[in-house]
Amino acid sequence: MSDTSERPTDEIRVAVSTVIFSLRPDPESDRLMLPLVRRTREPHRGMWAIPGGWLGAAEGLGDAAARTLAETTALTPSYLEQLYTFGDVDRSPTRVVSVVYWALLRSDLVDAQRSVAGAPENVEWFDVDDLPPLAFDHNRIAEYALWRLRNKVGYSRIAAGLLPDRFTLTELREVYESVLGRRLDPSNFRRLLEGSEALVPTESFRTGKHRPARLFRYNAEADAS
Amino acid sequence: MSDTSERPTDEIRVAVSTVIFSLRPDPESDRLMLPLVRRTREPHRGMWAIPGGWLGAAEGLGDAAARTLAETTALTPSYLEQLYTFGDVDRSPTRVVSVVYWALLRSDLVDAQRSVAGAPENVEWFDVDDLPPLAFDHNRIAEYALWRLRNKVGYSRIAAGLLPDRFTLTELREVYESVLGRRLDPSNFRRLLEGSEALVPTESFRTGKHRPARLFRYNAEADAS
DNA sequence: TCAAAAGTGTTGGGGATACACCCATGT
DNA sequence: ACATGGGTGTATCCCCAACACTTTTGA
Repeated sequence: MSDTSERPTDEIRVAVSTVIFSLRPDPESDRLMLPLVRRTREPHRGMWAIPGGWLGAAEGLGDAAARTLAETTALTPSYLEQLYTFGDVDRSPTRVVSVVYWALLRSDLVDAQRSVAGAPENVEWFDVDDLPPLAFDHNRIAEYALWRLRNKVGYSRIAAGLLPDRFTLTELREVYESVLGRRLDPSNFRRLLEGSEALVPTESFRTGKHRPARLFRYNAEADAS
Repeated sequence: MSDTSERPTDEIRVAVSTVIFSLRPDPESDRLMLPLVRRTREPHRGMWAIPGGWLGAAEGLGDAAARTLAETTALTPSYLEQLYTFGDVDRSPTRVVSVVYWALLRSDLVDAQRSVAGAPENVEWFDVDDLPPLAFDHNRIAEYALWRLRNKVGYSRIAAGLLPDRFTLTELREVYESVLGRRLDPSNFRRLLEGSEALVPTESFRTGKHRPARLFRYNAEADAS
């Protein structure tokens, strides 16, 4: 009976938050990280929290997610998907229903953005496996988002959303290894992804210390998850 | 920054709806059906809609879903899970964010409830493959719920939630066939489910026209989906 | 004894893993 | 030439679909 005005719900406010994943360089292999914002108000002032904001009256849910993402990182995501809606009565002092999205950012864009020094204050990147205590129920939310990412990486090809436009199979494999936290066989990995429609070979090669490696593009169209 | 009072969202209301599935008897095989309610107010007065209502200020999301389910069917579900949150700006004349759940009902309880004549007015069951035009974006929602059910039935054992407490493997297989819309091999089906922890054999047998069939119970604990 | 459903056994194909091996390049 | 990562070939295992077959009951 939605939209029948019997019991309005003025006391309930709707927030949209986004768990943003990206790969950040590391001496060893790249690490999967996410940006958090430090709260400047009560409740939980001073604690780290997942970026988010109030849903605008004339704004779609996905739009709101993209907006908070842009406010946090000044970037647009290569992947954005609704995660879950959290609405426990006691998850905040006042009643807040949080529609949570999760997103992937291309690592090259993040690096570029950081070096331009346009990075907003109060934003810091954390290793997903080493998060501080977060405000509200945000630890639980982050865990769930991570679980979903790892899950989805298993059966779809979205991990390419963490890489630049063109990449070698080894680079992509290392992304999978970072996300999944385990080693993958290079030859089997190759066959798996060459078979899938989601990857398009280009005529370019990455030249390095050794035999040049073919570059691939990600074909979002064919990725029917 | 949830819960920071900068831009309140009083114009936005939160509704909770539930797509309820159950098997209903049919001359041929049982059919997968869902209950709809006829709207008694504008907008879309007179059209069929997915059962739902406003989120109460002191009520969790899942609680609200169970409540609207009970108001519609006077029953408690054997399975209840959040589906998705719909919040397009134009999905309703006023701004409504709908948190949608989906549920399974044991067919025997539905039958019992119906015959007690406690069935609410304005509620009618429809075949999932033959739904009328629904209010708002509810056709889209119902389709998505059906897709999710069919998907989930493929890799988990929840379909048992549509059956009474004890059932034969053939009965369970027929549920899968109704939901998936295709025939399954009896012997392979048996092996598959006997192997899974989710099914517990009992010492009872269903006696009928032919060789008695062992009854099984569903073990929700072991169903780690 | 026959029909029909319950239940068991056997086989073969496809995908995933493990791993041996060749190829191309910079030094 | 050789070290190193790029890339190919192949054997094996396991899951699952297909289907032949046996068992148990009611009529």
